Amino acid sequence: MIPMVDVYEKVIDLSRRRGFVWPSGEIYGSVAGFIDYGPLGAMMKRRIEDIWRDFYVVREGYYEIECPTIGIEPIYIASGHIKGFSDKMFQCPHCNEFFRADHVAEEYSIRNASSLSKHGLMRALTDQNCISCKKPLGEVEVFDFNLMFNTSIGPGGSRKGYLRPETAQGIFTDFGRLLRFYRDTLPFGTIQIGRSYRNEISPRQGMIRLREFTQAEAEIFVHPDQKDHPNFARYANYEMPLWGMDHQEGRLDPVVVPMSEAVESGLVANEYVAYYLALTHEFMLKIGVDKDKIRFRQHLPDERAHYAADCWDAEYFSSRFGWVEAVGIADRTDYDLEAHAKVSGEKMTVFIQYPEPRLEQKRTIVPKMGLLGPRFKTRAKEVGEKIAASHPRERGTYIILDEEEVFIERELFDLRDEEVLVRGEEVRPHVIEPSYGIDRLCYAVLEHSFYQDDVEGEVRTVLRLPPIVAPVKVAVFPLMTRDGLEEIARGITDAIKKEGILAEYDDSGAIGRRYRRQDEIGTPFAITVDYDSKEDGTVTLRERDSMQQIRLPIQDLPETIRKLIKGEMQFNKA
RNA sequence: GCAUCGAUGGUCUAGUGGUAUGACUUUGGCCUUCCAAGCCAAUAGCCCGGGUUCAAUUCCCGGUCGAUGCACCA
Repeated sequence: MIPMVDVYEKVIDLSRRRGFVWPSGEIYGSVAGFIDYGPLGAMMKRRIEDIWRDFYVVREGYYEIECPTIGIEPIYIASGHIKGFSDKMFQCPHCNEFFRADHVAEEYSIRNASSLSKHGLMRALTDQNCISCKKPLGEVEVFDFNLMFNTSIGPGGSRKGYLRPETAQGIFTDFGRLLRFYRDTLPFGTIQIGRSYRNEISPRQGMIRLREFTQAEAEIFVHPDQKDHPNFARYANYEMPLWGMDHQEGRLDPVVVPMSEAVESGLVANEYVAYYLALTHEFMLKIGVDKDKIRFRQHLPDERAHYAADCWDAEYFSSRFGWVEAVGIADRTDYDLEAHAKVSGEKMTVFIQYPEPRLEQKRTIVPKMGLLGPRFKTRAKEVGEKIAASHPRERGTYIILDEEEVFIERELFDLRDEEVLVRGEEVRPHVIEPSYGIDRLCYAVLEHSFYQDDVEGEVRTVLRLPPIVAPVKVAVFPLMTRDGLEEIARGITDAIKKEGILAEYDDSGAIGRRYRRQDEIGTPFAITVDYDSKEDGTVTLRERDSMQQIRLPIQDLPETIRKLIKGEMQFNKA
């Protein structure tokens, strides 16, 4: 093994050279935060997404939907992105530097700076000096900088639109239709893979922080009182490193415990969260993230959203960036559905039938509008509604009118007590949300598969991609470009392609060079046609990682390679 | 966004006020019976804009991108 100076540099260099990833729009000078996936990168990303679909759509049964990347304003008012996703900023008139207004105000010990209005912050800053150039600020303009890209819809531009900052909102706004699709039962889940956009102030970590990125999100709607996953047994004994908040605060290492124990001890809030933690771990291993460089870190109370019952990040270790968050798994409770219910006026609930209808006492308050009208005039309707929602006592009830408590005599309303048969209740589901940053995972896979071996004094660069992730599955070489070896090799290439497996024919340069070329792009297998092939119809099959070769008949190739890629067969047993 | 440093073929690099060195890669040819061999040839470059100058890849200013620190973000 050759010591790695800076793996990041080498991985990025290889990515550019061999067509995995490069900066977007280079001929006009690139802008930070945007990348292009080249021919091999796009294919590798697609494979990773397909494996993800295998886990969530095929195995879990959560169907995929596709929503627009542009959303209208009310969506993001409800989601909180209009408010919570923006920072109040200002620019120093002298040094032109931008600052967060509330942070600077805090520097000057102004209380509650983060809750001050734009105007309030402006006034607070007027008498202060710039924290950078030290000159007096004067009346600076405090403006909102929102991390969402905005646009306008239609020729008049009358409707404001935003590029979505996450794919999740599309699933939430479709809740009603999805619920009917799943025939009004809980639990159900829906997934979406797509682009999201955040106008980061200064993205500077290559593929790690992008302004346009691909998310794969699942929104799983569960009954608030039933957070036991029906298939939890699958992962009950699954073990992986969990770094709970107590351990983080006590500066202790992550613990490795079975998921069942993690739930029982309260480390993980419930089976649903635990299930997707384990599933995520399994998924990350499958796509080629290094097992020894994964941990699951629980959000500390101050970084966790106030509504979240529990939240964990799957992190991987990068030699360049340290621990990188790649997946977030949260129990978001009913926060999102409730928020959309409030703004949209839709119910966003599920009617859950009781096993047996229940006979319940029900008290209805009926205001006597005939008496309220003359007394309260135009306010009568409002008063009536408030009476109906109040809690009457024996002599009457109290309501709040114009911030004053008003007593309403018993004569002004009727009470009807009746027995009703209640067949069920409206329940607002809780949402379990695993959210994957596909680009960050792509980088993890590239960095963790990157190896430089020493082969007889020469450096051999090899991407040890799992065969299912590798863009090209098999390379076919004629040993010599003569005596009909090419024809045999081309025939083999075609036969393998017919199986739907991507094979690449290459007869350029010395055989060793061709092996190296394929090693560098992670092609797991290589077939070489030599002179014996002409005699007995066999070829050599070489495995990328071990560089071992075996001989086998040409007609067995497509089937053997298919099994090797799927992991149904080990190379040394082929 | 600010400060410091940097940017030369696909990659790594030499060098310069008068259009650029070498290596690797790639392509074609020769040679070659399994891990970047050899020979011949070809392709290909001074980040962008402005200024100074007869002339700018070189000097100056601004920008973009990258690295580092701050800020921001997770």
